[in-house]
Amino acid sequence: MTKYWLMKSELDVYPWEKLVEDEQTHWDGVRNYQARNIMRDQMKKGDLVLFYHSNCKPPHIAGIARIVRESYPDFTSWDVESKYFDPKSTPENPRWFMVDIKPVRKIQNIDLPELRKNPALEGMPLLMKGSRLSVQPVPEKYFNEICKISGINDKENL
DNA sequence: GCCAACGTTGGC
DNA sequence: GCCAACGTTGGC
Repeated sequence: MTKYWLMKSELDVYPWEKLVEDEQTHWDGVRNYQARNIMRDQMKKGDLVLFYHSNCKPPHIAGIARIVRESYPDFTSWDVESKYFDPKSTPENPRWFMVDIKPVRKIQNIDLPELRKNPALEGMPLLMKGSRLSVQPVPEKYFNEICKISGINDKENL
């Protein structure tokens, strides 16, 4: 059963275009327990991901990606050279996890104000007040609406 | 740059 | 286990 997710990336840190260039990437640096638990416990190979650009004007959904590798320890957490270093995480007892994703399809950017204006998206976690999670679920009805906006008729064939 | 809304830390 | 202080996220 395919599930749907949204992952935020700061535009000037890791944009969609870089993901396309890399062809695949590991989603390192998540240091929030709720987001970690989602990656570690819930994300499955084949799940689809809305790739969201934050910290830009306006923030927007930029493309669709796919989970291609399920959770494994985030090795940057025990790399003292990494800005994501966490002394409490070790290879023997990893505290943080990540998944691998691949770009699937570029969609025309959907700006945050557009998302907010769309009545069909009311209740989408991204749009809830105080929502800060960088990795979050997207209930299917909202994912379907994003597909509709993007002219994707058959999401099974993405 | 501001600040609301969280999360985390650490003293008690 | 409470909660004040501090840190971070991320829209505006």
